Amino acid sequence: MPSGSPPVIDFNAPADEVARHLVGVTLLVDGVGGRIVETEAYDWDDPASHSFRGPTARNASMFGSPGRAYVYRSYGIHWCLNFVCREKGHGAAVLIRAIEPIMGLERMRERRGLDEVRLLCAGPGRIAQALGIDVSFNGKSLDAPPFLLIAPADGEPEVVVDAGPRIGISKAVNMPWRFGEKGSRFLSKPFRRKP
DNA sequence: CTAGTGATCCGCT
DNA sequence: GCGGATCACTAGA
Repeated sequence: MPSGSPPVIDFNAPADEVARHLVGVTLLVDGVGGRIVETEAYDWDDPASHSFRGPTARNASMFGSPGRAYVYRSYGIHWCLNFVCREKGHGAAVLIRAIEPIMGLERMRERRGLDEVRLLCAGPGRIAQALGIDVSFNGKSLDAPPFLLIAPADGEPEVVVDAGPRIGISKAVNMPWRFGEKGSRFLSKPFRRKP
């Protein structure tokens, strides 16, 4: 292996591939966070993606370099964190939907005003609140502080990933671009049994 | 467990 | 004006 640590994940890949590989990766923001257990892919030719109709002021970072954050306001109330992927010009990203809280539990509890660990990061808006994410993080590189991504440790059992339809959208509702760790109790919503 | 509802802002048509 | 990549809460099965 060359000097330095290998990249945790290659963001220069199709969004659904990145989304699948992110499950099991640890995300920390200023040392607070845990294992990503649920993601959704929004690809460049995807009618449900914010990037579908081309670049605008809001989605500009989706058209920037891969490996950066795209943060947007949802329903006028919440912030949602995405990881930009693929090459410039296309506009694709992965929405981080749920995290298994591991580091900085007390900090997350304070921010969320809630004790129950299961609900600290079970949903994109909840994650942003628990990790202190807001629009000022938009466009920041995921390779540098305050962000830290950590690949699953060698020898750790491989994560079994479920896939299913995405949540809360009205276009391309049947595309199975939601991914999650099978059986995790920290998901924003369970995956249905047998299709 | 699922289903329904109001809150609350801003980007886009 | 409209309608969200949501959440907290309530009611009911």
